[in-house]
Amino acid sequence: MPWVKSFNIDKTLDNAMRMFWSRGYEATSMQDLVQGMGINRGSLYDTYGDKRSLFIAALQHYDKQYRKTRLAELERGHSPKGAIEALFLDWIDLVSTDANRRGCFLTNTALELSAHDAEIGAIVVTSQKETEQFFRRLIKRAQSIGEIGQNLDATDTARLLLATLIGLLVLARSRPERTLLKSIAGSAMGSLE
Amino acid sequence: MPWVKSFNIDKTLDNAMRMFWSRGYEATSMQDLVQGMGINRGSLYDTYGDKRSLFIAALQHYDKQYRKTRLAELERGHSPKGAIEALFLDWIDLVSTDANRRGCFLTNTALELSAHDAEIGAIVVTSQKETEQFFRRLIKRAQSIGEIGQNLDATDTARLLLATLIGLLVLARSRPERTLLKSIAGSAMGSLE
DNA sequence: CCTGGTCTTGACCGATCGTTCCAAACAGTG
DNA sequence: CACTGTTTGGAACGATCGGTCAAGACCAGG
Repeated sequence: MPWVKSFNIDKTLDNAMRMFWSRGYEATSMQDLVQGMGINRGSLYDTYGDKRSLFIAALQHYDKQYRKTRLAELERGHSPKGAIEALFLDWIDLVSTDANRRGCFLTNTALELSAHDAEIGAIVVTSQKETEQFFRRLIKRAQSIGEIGQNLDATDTARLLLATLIGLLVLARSRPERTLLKSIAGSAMGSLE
Repeated sequence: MPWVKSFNIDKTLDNAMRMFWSRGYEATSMQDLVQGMGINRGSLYDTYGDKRSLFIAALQHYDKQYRKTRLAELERGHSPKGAIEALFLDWIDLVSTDANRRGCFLTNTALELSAHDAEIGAIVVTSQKETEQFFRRLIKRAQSIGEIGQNLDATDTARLLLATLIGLLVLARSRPERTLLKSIAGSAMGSLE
């Protein structure tokens, strides 16, 4: 092997992820990607295959790097109820300061593609179910140590939190005002009492 | 005027709305629209202008026909708390039986376009604010007749309901399972106690 | 310094995009 | 039966789409 790839695969994939995240699948052209990723057309197709394959790789990169890693950190570094609150506040910090209002890549994809593309839909559904289980696990743990009341149903409440979080992320794309988002997060936390 | 339009403007606009609703802006081509609306290219451009203008007309048609009309009916025909619950249940009925998983046209548009198109964004934001006010008005009315407790903050709770409804509509596109959606609506109503 | 093979560059492919335009078909008025 | 003005169907526009490919630039081992 007389030569190795001269560009960083993870870095270019990260660039692709940011573009798909910001504009979605259809509105991002291969020409945009070639320029934005900083590599040439040939290398792009050689390394990642066609556009849809690249999108799936970018989505999985996001899922692993942003969602899974973030949830694990929160679960490790906070009390159960504190982790839930920190998740909402972290998201609010991100979306209210993001100039291009990207929101959440997985949520954006849930609306744009998951209804008409089974493989992509499966990735989205899995991430949603895992997040739901994250909430459920923390709610049960919080109940067991008395952080929140025993009377709440963990499954129902986890689903309520999931829907509320997703709604917050959608609203952030059209109304990224801190007061609105804080208000939602605050009353969501209030429903845990 | 020797001749009048031979096609029904409202009917064809309704067809266009259904296509944009189901597939979004970018993924719906003018060729699709020509076929789906049942008129020819020339008439389409003469009557509605370019693609973006047609989309805006379709979106406003939806906003008036589906959202405003529906909210007004609910407010008229139910008790305050009953109207909120009926709104959730009506949506669940619609999305869980819709074979093409269209969700809500305004919510879909909020994610696809509102962050990058100011005019369309304004339509979406207005509809969201009006829906928020719908919730707020009904919460206050419910409190005044004792249907729900006085301790809830009407503004915060209205925003929570808005976010939860939007989250439900997003989830419906990837997981249109009745039990999941009912669970969310149930715990959302539970947070009003 | 030569050679083998990978990476880069940019031209190029057919298809489809949104949009324009025109001639033929047509219904009403004089 | 012309005449008027709209609708219709389809051809055609330049631009861009996703995707391919060949020629040159380049670094390794011999």
